[in-house]
Amino acid sequence: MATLWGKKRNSPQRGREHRGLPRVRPLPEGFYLGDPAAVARQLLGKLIVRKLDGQTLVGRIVETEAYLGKDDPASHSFPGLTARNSVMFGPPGRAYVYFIYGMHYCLNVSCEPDGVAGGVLFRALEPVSGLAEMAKLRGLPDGASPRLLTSGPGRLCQALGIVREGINGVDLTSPRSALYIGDDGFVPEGVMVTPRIGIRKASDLPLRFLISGNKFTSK
DNA sequence: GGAGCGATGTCCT
DNA sequence: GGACATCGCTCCG
Repeated sequence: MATLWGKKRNSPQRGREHRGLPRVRPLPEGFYLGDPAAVARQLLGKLIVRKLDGQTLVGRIVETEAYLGKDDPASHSFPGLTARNSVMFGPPGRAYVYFIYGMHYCLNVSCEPDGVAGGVLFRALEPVSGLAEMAKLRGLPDGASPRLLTSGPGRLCQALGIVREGINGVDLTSPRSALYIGDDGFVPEGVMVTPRIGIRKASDLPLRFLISGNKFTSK
């Protein structure tokens, strides 16, 4: 049994179970319509589902950061629309993947209505299933500490086989996508808010959200 | 276990 | 040409 840093809503409930596992409902586009801070907070506890080479990799979101469009110098969308950041300006619920420091990818989901920039960066997941494959993708020995798999924005992309090609712009609200986000009813018991990390500009704003006490958050 | 630092590609000035 | 929403390795305590 995986460690659960929270509790189930409405559980157990007949009809929601599937082969002993809670049913996962994709989050609709409307979920991402709000401002990035609200969406970042609400994404805690949700599941990221990655279908890759016939396998399904799943991680629970335990750490997020909000990046506003206008008035946020730290956001990629701050300088205005470019080829690189165009997904942030598009419809909500799409994957924005960018390449950073010459070797790492980072995954975001777009927020706000079409035409308005904003997004949420995924900073850490708690691995739920497919741990052996995640370790392989990370180049770690099978049985390596699960904390090394998805604790960090670059790590989680590597563990889920996320690159720009083929993933950037993907619709995260559709279970037919190779990558989508779902809700299994899990509700975090406590949430912490801190300033964002790893950035130089606007590093004082409290826009980083974590599940309190979770062991899989980043440093 | 923590501070320091090098690796490395892409985007925008 | 410089900055960069990172990571993992060293070296030191």
